[in-house]
Amino acid sequence: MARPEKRTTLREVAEATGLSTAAVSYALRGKQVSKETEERVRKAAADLGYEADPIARALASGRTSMIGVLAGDLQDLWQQHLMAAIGRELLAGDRYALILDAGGDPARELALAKQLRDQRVDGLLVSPVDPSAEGWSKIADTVPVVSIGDALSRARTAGEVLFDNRAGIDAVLDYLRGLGHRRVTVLTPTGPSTPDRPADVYVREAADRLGIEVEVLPCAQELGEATAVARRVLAAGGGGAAGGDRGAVGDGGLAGGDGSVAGGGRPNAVFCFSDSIAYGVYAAAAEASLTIGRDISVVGFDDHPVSRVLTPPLTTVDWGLTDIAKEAARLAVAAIEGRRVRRKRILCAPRLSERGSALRVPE
Amino acid sequence: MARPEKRTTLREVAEATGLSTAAVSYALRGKQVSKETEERVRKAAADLGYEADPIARALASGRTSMIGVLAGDLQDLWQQHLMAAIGRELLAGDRYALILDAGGDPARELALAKQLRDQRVDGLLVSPVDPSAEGWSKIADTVPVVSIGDALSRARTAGEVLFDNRAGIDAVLDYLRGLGHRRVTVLTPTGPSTPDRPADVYVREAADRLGIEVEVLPCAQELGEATAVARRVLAAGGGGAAGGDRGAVGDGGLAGGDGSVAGGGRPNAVFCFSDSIAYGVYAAAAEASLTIGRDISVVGFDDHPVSRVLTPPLTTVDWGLTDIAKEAARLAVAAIEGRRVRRKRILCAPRLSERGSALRVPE
DNA sequence: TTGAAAGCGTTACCAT
DNA sequence: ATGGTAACGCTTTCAA
Repeated sequence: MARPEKRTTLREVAEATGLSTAAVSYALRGKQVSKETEERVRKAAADLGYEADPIARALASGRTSMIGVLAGDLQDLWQQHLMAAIGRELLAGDRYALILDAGGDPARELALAKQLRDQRVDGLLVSPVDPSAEGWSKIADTVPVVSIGDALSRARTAGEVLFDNRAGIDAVLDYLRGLGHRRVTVLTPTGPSTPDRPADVYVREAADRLGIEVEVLPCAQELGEATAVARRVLAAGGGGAAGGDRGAVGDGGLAGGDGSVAGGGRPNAVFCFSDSIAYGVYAAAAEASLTIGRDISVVGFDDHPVSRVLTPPLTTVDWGLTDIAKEAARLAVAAIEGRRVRRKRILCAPRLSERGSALRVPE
Repeated sequence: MARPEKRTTLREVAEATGLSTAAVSYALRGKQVSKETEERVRKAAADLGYEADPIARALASGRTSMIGVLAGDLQDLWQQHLMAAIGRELLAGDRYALILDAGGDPARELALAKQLRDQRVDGLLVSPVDPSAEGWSKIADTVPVVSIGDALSRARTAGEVLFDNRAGIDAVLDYLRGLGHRRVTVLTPTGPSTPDRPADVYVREAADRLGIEVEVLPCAQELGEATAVARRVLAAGGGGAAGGDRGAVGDGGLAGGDGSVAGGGRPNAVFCFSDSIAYGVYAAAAEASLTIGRDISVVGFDDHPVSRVLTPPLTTVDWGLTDIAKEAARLAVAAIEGRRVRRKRILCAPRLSERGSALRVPE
């Protein structure tokens, strides 16, 4: 193993054909050479098994054919799915996705973005944890950036595939209100270091407007952690929610009732800002012998495929993942190639998939 | 945007310090320089905002600090999860994961592996679709390869994190047999181009030995497609399975009964070679109003986190994903750094997580 | 259309 | 310990 067996180089092809390296370089890229020599060169290259060295090419040209893809938090199953889709999309266009995970940490996110730029990625696709961070500006000035989800408010991006979070949140709160809910617990992936995510801010506004009382609690995406948070929320019972003091762990007790919410009051409604978090609620509910869609209402966000396999299927907000991946890739590639595009800002409309995890509050 | 604003180079730092580029290069890497100048250089570099250009470094040193990670099929949620975990693991060691998806196609898999090698990845982590392919040999001779899952039978790999599929399959078949099942439908992600995957071969052997009749059917990982296949399997009803003729689409009908298997005979048992596929069975069962764990038995493979959130939770085989990611990364890094390791072959033992999706056959 | 040569920014070898 | 200087393999002016 590890016998690097010298690759054939451009020079060797040049010698074999009696041309200069420049001519060969052009020929192989089909530029300013006669059809005739192009053929000849191509054949020689094939015979010698020549393939351009991407690194040398990158150093000389400044381009790598790699696109950095920075996920805010890959613990989120939906983001995993999105990254996979983006990777496929880019690969179809002969580009590589260099996928990195910020793990929900805004500082790390910016650091990784810089590292990607240093790796000379041709472009950067980012699903930001902290879209309003100052640092994006400098990065977006150095490399074409396409943001997915929220807009990078401080940066001049090359494109945006935005989710209409306001409309999505409105739709969900409206829906819950229509079912009779007046108190809703919101579980958001936002960490303590990023208190002002657009969705978090907006959900309070919307709730106020609709006369709904919300309690917004932070929650990790990873199933175990999400379950732990959900456990506390459910244990708090009734229409309210767990204490806002995130340090406190609650009493660890579960809702005592079997088939009815502890306290016997109005059913709890939990609005999760990602389906992954909602799965934690399903897990915690099962532990507490609460039936989702009867004893408690749950609504997700983003619509991961498995959400429809749960019992009951999870009511959630769908943005159309496939199109998102396609559009994001398209925008990035267009920017890289210096092409002008009609719309650099795509706004995805929410589709509320009503599936049975939320119940009507009995009179 | 795209004003590359010249990065500071090594030469500039050299000029600023009055040293040679060589000295600076060494100093920054803490090699053969006096503590004193190292300090001085570091300071100057910091002041100038110098950071080494990874591309230039790669060209000169032959190393990129990137590790190629080739997934057999990223439609599989478990593989998505694994790739995310590996990415985190590598990043923790200051290496990048260049994640690519073969989409279940063996030819594509080899092509991508070659491309990754050409990209000068320092090492290659692969979860192979076709572990017995000839092509691995040449690749493994050029770059350190660590395979995950099945061993690359024709290649000299730098390490292996293998799943004891035989033991896993034995465990499941034993278990199903203990529940009284004598006919089992096996859904495998294997495509027509890779007919002889180790697991597919072995499951027949094991079934013969145990006196179980198996029917092995190919099935895509993507939920929609998996559901379609499962639909046909369930429609076939009884203890048997869908016709072996993969071209035929069946009649598209669903099991007619409500709460009992069509034909009224012994419950069907479906053994899925990935949890993703099992989710398709859940979906199809719901459509047909069949209750999993009562009307039909389902067992998965690989244990994705959401499997325990389903109703009923999916009985499946766990290999310990976190450790797999850790070990694979460790082996790859060790090989790259030329370190010797005690065990280059890790064998993961299966743990059958019995969770209620399989039922005892009534007498 | 083709060739010569100057980079691209490091690393690593060989002197000193 | 430090400096000089070839590589590394390609792209890209600039001339011919």
